Amino acid sequence: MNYLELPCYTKTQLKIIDTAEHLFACHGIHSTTLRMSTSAAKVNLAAVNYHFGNKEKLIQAVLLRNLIPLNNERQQQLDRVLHEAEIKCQPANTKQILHSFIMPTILFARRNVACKDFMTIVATLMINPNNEFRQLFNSLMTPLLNQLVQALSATLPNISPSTLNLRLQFTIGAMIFSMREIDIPLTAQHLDTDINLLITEITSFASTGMEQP
Amino acid sequence: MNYLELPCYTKTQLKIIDTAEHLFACHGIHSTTLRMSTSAAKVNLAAVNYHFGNKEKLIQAVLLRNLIPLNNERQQQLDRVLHEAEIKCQPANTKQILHSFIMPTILFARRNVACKDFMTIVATLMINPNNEFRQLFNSLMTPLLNQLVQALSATLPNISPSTLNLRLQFTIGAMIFSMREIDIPLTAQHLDTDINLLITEITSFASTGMEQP
DNA sequence: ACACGATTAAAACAAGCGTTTAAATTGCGC
DNA sequence: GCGCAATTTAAACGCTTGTTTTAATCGTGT
Repeated sequence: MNYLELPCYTKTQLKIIDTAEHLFACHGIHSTTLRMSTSAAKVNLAAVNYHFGNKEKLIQAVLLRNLIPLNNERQQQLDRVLHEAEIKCQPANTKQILHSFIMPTILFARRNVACKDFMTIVATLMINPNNEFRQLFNSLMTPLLNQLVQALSATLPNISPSTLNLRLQFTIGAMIFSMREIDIPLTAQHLDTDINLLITEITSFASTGMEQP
Repeated sequence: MNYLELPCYTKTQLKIIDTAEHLFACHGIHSTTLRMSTSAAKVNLAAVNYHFGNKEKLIQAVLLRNLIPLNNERQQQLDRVLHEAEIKCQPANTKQILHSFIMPTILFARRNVACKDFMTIVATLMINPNNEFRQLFNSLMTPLLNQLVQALSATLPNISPSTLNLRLQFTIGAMIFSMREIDIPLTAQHLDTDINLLITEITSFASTGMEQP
């Protein structure tokens, strides 16, 4: 249903995307120039415009290549949780629902350097207001987020949807913030926190916060 | 002790700072050009270099003008909470400690448009890795954050400082994320959430998450 | 081996950037 | 009202940006 597909890229295109992704994460999207990307990828400057059209479409390619598989995985996990609950004829519990979103995200962020870089890019895009990729981003995220609120609402009928929505934003903020690859005071030490521990910590933190009266 | 002072700016300098602050929030720091700032402020292009030296020092001026009063207020609130606890000869409770940080932050973010803009800038700076103002930012935040972890550690001795540190990061992430002025799916509605309700929600959300075993 | 579309390469383009310069204007002490 | 420092102005500086152009090279089917 919501499972989207990816275009098939040539070797040169992949070299450019891979390199640009890393530079976007390190220096920010707007501070990364085409000359930086193409020279680091060891391709000609004009290759970006030839293969992608322009810089903006290159950025879109980076976003889509990662976000589509990640969201497919999130969707799959949520579907599984909701399906298992349906079999048992009772709503899924809060922790399971949040886990279906948090777990694939953290696993993705820790998969390899490229994925970690991508999550850094996502974090900056989610925070940055008025960025030109918000529409694309929203179109990919909205369906899943709506399902999450709906599922939480079924599990916690005493809490208003708007409150659940607010607390889901807290949850996403906590998760996003915990994945930064930067040296904010006190942050450095948890960058190599055990991945399963991190997933458990965020899920528990968010669940208890979500369920409070 | 940690209370810092601000320089005294002329009218022209204030016009530039005010305008730049707004544009930084709307379009990002690096996408805001000096020509945008000076023309919007109705001053000459060279005014920035004349009054501030260069663009980077203008950005620093924007940061310091807001961050120093905000952090002074946070410090004052934390001092008050710790002082009251000391009188009662018992550690402050989790909610009080977190409230001392969250409350001034949210109040500041809702004070007026300029403050709201500034919090948007802070959010992008906190998320963005490798930004050139991290050192300045860290030097202003580290003392306060260390005190917060220390206070939480006294209140929750059964939870390791590294775990408390991790959960404090979750808390800051949730708070930062809830202040964005953007149209993330599902976010729009809580931008005009009652301010006291928002403070209560974040504090409760973070406290229950912080105290879990 | 040839031809022809796909790709790469080098160079140039206009536009915009932060910054500097030097002249014009302002404002205030005397 | 004069003189001088502070400020504002307009213009230009050198440099980088994304993009385009034109030519060279590659790769494959015949």
